[in-house]
Amino acid sequence: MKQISSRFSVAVHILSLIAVSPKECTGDFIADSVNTNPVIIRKIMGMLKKAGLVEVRPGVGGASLLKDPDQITLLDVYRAVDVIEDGQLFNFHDEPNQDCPVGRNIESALRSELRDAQSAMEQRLAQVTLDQLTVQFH
Amino acid sequence: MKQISSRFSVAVHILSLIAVSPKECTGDFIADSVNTNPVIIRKIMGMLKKAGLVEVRPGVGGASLLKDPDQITLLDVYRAVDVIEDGQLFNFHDEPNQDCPVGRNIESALRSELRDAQSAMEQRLAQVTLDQLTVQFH
DNA sequence: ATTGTAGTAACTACAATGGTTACAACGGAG
DNA sequence: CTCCGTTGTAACCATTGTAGTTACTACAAT
Repeated sequence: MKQISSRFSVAVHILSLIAVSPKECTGDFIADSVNTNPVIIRKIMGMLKKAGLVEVRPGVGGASLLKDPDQITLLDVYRAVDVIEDGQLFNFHDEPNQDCPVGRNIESALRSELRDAQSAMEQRLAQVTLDQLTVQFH
Repeated sequence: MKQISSRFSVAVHILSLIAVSPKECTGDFIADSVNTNPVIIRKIMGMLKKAGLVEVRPGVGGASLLKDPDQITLLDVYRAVDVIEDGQLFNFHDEPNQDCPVGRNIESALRSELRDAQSAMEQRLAQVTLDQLTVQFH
């Protein structure tokens, strides 16, 4: 059983921290809150930066959001840390035997169902914004 | 990026084969259609057997379904090959810092959203039955 | 008894993950 | 201009899940 990488939950954690305490958000400060290594944070911050979600200040340190927290969805974060590429949540055994009626037809039939299932999950993520999470942090 | 194991798609392939050509379904025949090693098939068949989906005849060989194809959903198969355990599609970074307001609260807030997203995907799988797939195999 | 099959154990190769150390590049503050 | 804390990377490493393979035992019908 292999799960979706914790990069995703860490990325949400990072963005939440920046939203809540924008002043003190150096890599080390964030790493302390997430409870991991600062390099992990920097790598994920790099992905968030590349996705246009945050701005990082090299040298002096610190980061800020490039979008309002109510404009950042969990799906945006999920895509930013490319925990899953495009439509590929489900792995499919490759090259089933084309001489067999099942082998020949199962791929397209099953893939389309799996795509729909993945899409249902992602659309659920799209409905949650960062500020819907952060308002819960008292 | 790590995908859900192809055990799942192979399991669906196996069950489809049994539904379509129940006579000739030895491990080697199935392995040829799936295009993999017979041992892989036997392992997955063992999981399907344990889940009460199929019956396997040791010695003589062959297998048959224990439920009607319209009573077997993709979710049943997904659970049978325990590609994901219970509510754990998403991995969560463990032990965020409890001294930080974000670290203290993010886990429960985010986990509940992720559980809902996973559930949306699984409920989509529950809507597809084996015979809805096999009717597409001409 | 022979034969073909299922059931397993043990092993390999590979890839993704999470983490670590080390170091260069950067930008203010003194 | 120099120092210092920070960001940005590269290079590793250990662990884990996956997929496959070989080899062997157990089984059931002929």
